[in-house]
Amino acid sequence: MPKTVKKEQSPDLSEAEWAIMRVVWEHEPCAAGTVQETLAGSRQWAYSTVKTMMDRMASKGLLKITKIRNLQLFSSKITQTQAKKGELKRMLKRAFDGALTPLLQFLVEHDEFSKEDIKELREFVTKAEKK
Amino acid sequence: MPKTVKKEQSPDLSEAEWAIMRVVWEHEPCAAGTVQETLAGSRQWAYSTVKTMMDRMASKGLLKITKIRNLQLFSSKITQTQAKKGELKRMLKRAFDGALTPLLQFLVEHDEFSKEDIKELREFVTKAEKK
DNA sequence: TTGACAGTTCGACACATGTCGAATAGTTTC
DNA sequence: GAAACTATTCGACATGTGTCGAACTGTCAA
Repeated sequence: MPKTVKKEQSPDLSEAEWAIMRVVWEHEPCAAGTVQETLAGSRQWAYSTVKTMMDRMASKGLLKITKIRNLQLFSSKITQTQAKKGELKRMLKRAFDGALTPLLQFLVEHDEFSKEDIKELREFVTKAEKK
Repeated sequence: MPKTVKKEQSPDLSEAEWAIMRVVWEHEPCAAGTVQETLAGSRQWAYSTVKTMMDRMASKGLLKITKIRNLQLFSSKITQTQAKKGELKRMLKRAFDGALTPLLQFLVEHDEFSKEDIKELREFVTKAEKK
């Protein structure tokens, strides 16, 4: 079986990969140096650290490289939505039986919603029930 | 600083650790052999694999060991609620700016709620607004 | 052409996690 | 007490991730 055919639908990003993806989504297409500089405030990563990770991410199919003369530009191969869904699913699977409902129960039970959340939810619920 | 004083409040469990914790929560106090047997259906783990992981989890403060004669019984040192909160927080931090609200927006926007979820939410919202 | 840079490559190390087998120690039973 | 069993210990290896530095390559200005 070809090993490239994987579940690109819900990839699992590590913490560092998330940090990089966030920058790429915002600046793509962009060079490794740009990412390194952008992150300089929050992470003390050497250029080669960032570059190595980005190369690995490219071979994993998270990023794609376009070469212009001798400059490499990276862009994302997965969307933010895909990544978010992946993260959500991973968590649901681990901690909530893989389903959204138990998470909601948990949130309700543990009083995690803010006033604004409740307001928003009411609007949503009202709208949703009209159909 | 004492190294035992850590954020025991929201620990980060790996996939395998979750699998083990689930069994422990259900059977505690229990021996490594019990865990291995219970998981035999889903994971082909040798006894020593399970034992090694559980020992490591004990030194990390996820489990605690009670020795009865030469038998070790493991029990949990963190609650399911703590673990779930940890998982939730980790995901929010990575993918939703650390806050619940963006997650809710995402869920609404991507139509992830089921009929039952909506019903339940309406009940909750109604109740919550009464105060 | 020769530095001075900017960018790339690649090998390396450390640590966490997943994975076990072999050696050891303790208990039970003849 | 010795054989048969169970459980424990411990060292080991593989893989993935985080982390670079050093060497190399190409570009551009004096």
